[in-house]
Amino acid sequence: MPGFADDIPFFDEDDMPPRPAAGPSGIAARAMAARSGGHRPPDYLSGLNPEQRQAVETTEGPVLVLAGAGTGKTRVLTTRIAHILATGKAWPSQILAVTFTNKAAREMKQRIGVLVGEAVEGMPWLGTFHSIGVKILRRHAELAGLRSDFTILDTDDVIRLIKQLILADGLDDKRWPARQFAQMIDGWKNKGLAPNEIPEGDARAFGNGRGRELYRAYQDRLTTLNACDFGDLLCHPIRILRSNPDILKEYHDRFRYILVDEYQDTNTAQYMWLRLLAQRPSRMRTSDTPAVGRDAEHLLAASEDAAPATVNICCVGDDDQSIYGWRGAEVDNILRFERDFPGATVIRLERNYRSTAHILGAASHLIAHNEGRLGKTLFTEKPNPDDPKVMVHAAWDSEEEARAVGEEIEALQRKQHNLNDMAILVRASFQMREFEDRFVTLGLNYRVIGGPRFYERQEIRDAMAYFRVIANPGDDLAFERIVNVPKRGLGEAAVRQVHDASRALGVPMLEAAGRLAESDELKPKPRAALRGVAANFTRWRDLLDNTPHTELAEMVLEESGYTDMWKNDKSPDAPTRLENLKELIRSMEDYESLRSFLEHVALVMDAEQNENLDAVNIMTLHSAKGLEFDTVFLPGWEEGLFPHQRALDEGGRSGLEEERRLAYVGLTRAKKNLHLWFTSNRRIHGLWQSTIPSRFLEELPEAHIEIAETSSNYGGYGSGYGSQIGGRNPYGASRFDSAGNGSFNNSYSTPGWQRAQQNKTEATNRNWGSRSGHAVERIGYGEVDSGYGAGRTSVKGRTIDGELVAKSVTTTKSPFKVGDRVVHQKFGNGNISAIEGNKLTINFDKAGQKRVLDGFVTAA
DNA sequence: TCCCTTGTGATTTTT
DNA sequence: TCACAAGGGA
Repeated sequence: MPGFADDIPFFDEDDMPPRPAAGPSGIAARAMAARSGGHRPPDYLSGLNPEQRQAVETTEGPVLVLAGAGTGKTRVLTTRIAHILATGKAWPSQILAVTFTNKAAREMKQRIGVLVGEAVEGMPWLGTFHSIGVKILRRHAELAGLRSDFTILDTDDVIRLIKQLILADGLDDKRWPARQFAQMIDGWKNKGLAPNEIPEGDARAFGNGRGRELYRAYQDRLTTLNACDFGDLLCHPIRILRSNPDILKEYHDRFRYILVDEYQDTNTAQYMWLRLLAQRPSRMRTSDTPAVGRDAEHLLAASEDAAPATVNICCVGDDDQSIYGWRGAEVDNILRFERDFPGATVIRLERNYRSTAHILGAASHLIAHNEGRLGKTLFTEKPNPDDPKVMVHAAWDSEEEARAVGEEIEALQRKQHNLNDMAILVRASFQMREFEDRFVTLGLNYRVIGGPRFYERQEIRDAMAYFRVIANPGDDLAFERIVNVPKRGLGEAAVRQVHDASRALGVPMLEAAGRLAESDELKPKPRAALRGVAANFTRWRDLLDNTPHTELAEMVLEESGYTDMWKNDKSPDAPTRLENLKELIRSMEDYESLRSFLEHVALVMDAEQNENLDAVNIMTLHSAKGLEFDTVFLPGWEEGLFPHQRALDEGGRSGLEEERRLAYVGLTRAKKNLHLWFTSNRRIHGLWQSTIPSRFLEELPEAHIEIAETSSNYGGYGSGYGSQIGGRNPYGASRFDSAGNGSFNNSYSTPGWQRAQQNKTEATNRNWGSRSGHAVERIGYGEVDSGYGAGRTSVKGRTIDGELVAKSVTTTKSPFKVGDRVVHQKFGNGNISAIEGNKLTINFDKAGQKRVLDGFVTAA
């Protein structure tokens, strides 16, 4: 089989002396000219502020760039790379640039491309930790007991595999859930721990003390399957580099410059990986470094007494934006950079180009409550006295919160603001629902970012499993997944027999299936089915090398009966699934072969997003990191939700600090307008609970915030908030309870409140039917769903003098009649119980009674 | 093999 | 409260 390793140029160009890598833009040439000829700095440096420029030009030695939110972090990274290339310090292939997400890698690549042109194509080592890990591992797979064509398992495969092991061990898989153990393994791998290195306590905590054995069995099984999980993509390379000094040296020679993005998010394994590559070999005692693991202290010890040679490593990050501690990130890595790399240059970027002075003031003041930070103060050079302050709003409950935010959004929309420039950032995804419901009612376009992703959908995984078996007949997990999908009458018993035969014969399940089908061990029916499956795969495999892979893929889905399965499926989402399968085939066109496509999917789980639609963005605070919006709404600032109770219970003080950093991330996403919300009541797990405002609200500086006049019918602050504060706030009195400073208590009579009431009435009148369709987009699903139901067109409301002209509500005759059975994409099937113009009241079988516009439903 | 009942647990999520 | 998974019964 043609190995992947062959595709990776490693010592390309090495015989030639480095020369400036000039792209078509000729930037390098101009840079050189500028250098020799005179005093003018090259173009790409102009427009950088002094600190940014220092970060770009300090190419030698270890550099830590502490880049606060909105200070031009990505710009520094990309310009730095352009600078290294333009000055001829290194070949594109000699720069290692790592990011966490594919999105970040893509963006970086694109922005470097703008600066240096095609030279960016020569940067094979620009990518995520995992994609670079794969690249290294494919080259040296045999040193990890794998072949270079190993498969990368996704979480789903891993859980199924672990479940088999747990059952094989005679354990109860309900008492010891596979999912939980998968997370434990992931945690250990994040720390770079092999089975023999995990703490005794951890080992005993699972499966009646069988944790270590199970972990070991899991690793053995992966080796047998010639497979890896995500953690292995880091751990195997670490082990290989550790135990093979000659290989490590190759990489040392290769990587002249190392750049790391979001350094505060690195976990221990990533840290070890970086340290290995960054440490020069001169005095590193590879031989007595222990096998991967225990913890990073071993590496530190090795490096501290060895006085590491100068390394051109540049880490960029912001300790205040470290929000992934719960999945293994170690803020400590960034906090101790100077200790790790003595003589490091530390550059602070504090000049913020994003937000107003009020927003920055609020964010800085909040984050200052954290201890153990490196300390940065963001500032802006252009404070504008007219900028609005950060608004703090109260609502009675989440429904009112959603309604009020919706009104604010519509008000902004009337002022010609784009929905794309607005975002609602929530702490937990259950909060999204209320907003979605409200926006569906309003007919307001929105998109949800995050959530289940395209490649994680059932139909996509099934299809991929077929492709995987074709590319790699030894992929038993994939084979098991689809052997009876669509249903072929191969039940549990038959699959077990195949499994046993596979073990007994020492061959993959597919081959075992083929042989079983020729024997008399099975009943005629399953035997015929198995024979069919085996014959199909043999045939498809023969076509692999001389059929275009998209054609083959289509053929496979047809001939296996998979597409028919969905065509015959009557559930409402079956058409979407077929659509997704088509999309899958389409996306395969961008790849050369089935194998390169599979590799891509294993590493890049997200799909491209569609930004053409003007829609409000809804996402979690976590997924908002790195983004910015003109207007940001932060709902749910209540104790227990934000900071989240579980973070407090499990993380104690550091948990609280991480929550505070999350709040800081949220605040600093806003460029111009920032609205914080809290409610007095919230339903949690179905129970109404009265809540108290988040302590974070009290940590905001008064100078930069304004308490919004309530627009509530229910008396938000007055009855709910104010009254609770008196006795029950365990965190001490809030400055919000005194009646003095912009208090909530007398806001009912203010002009603002009256105005708000006025607006509210207007808004309510306008809501129904102002737009006849609206679009909902789920990014990551790879699909754009314009409107629930029939109308695939989105009719925008027309605006005259800032007022939306409602499309007539009552004069439109609905095509439905009472009693009709209809389908709604979100709510499912239901019967119409009342019709008023084009508004339908429908009793949904599952979702209960809802009022929806007729455009959103189709006859069942 | 499918459908309905029952039980459980319910932050954040990339690769 | 609600969503999803798993087990039992037809």
